[in-house]
Amino acid sequence: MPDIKHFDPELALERAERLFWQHGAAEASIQDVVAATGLNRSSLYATFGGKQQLYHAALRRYLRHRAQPAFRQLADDGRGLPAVRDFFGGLIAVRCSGEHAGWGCMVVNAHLGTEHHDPEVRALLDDHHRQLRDALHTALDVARRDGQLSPHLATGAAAETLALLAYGVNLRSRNGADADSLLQTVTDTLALFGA
Amino acid sequence: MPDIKHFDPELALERAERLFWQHGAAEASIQDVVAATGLNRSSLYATFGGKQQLYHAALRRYLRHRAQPAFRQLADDGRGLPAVRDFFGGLIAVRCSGEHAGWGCMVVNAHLGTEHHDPEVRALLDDHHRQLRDALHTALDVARRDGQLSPHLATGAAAETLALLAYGVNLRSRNGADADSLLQTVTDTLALFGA
DNA sequence: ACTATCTTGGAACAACCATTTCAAGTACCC
DNA sequence: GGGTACTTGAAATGGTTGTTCCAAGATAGT
Repeated sequence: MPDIKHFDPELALERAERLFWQHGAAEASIQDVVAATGLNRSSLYATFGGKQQLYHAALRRYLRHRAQPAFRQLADDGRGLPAVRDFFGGLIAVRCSGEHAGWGCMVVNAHLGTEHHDPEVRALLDDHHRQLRDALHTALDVARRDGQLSPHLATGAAAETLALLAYGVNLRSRNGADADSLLQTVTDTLALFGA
Repeated sequence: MPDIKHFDPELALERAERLFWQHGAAEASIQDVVAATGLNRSSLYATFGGKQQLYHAALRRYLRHRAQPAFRQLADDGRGLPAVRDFFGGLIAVRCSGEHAGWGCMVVNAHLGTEHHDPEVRALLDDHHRQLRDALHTALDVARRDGQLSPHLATGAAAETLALLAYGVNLRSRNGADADSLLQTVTDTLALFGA
């Protein structure tokens, strides 16, 4: 009996995700979301419930569609150190060139601003950190098994270091840091791990 | 002939600095500045010119009073690796405990949000990055001279790595990261540099 | 004491914010 | 085809934003 939606909620969510990714939750107004998605205020509120909940949904979508696939590929790659290097290579490429250049990482961006005060967002950030660190840890354990690592290197500690390094890369890329320089720093760091 | 100011501009600037440091430029309103400084809107605008210019002044004050003294101490410390370790120890202590716990670094915070779009702010962030990296480089060169470093380690590359690591520390500390864990990560990283 | 020149308090401003409301429109089931 | 349950458009709400304006107050030189 009811009318059906005149738009695709998933497509609208993707548009909102990109908007919040690029501009942050605080700077992107509902008016901007309306303009970006093309749908009406009423439809927005009826479908997503409000700005905060829409941001939550967008952040979850980013984690599911952007971050986690990269983590999974890193963890499933069987090559060890080259897998880690390629992970950072892909990260830096996305951050410094192409459609999303200068946008940074939506999760890293969420560490500041209004979104940061929300307990649910903080939990998502902690989740993200754990997943990133664990994927790096897995890849480093593969490298250890294949004898690619210095004997004295602790893979857990090295994974934590690389995770923090990734935050630094994401942060500086937003200020226009040079891609070659960032990748060189990562390469130099990984060279320290080698046998 | 004129009247004189009924307040101390430098004290007011310090209050504004702390407000912007903790909450960011976008989230702290002029009303908040008025409340924090105790002085009137008119006096604020007459003295500092507007919100953007006030934020500029506050950020410059942060660099001059907070960041640069730490950089100078690091560069002037003659102990090499222990100096680097103590630099990070002090950083983590400020970020995770005491009056400014959870505030992060004002410069790192400025990498996100409205302030980031301002060319003058971006230039300050690049300046800050260069100063941090150079101070680390200087300390590492001291370590190299004293034979504390592995022969194959390039001090320039290692300084860049540590700078990015510091950004990661500042970022994660805002989300409540554990001080001991952060310091352990730094210590483990520095251990890789050792001879 | 008078005046010129600044500071100060507080109201007023227009623009924007997220959200709500409601009438009008629309598609499905019976 | 009628009725019902939903969607949609657009206006309106109450609050906050940064900034401006102006009268009232205060100080230093004459």
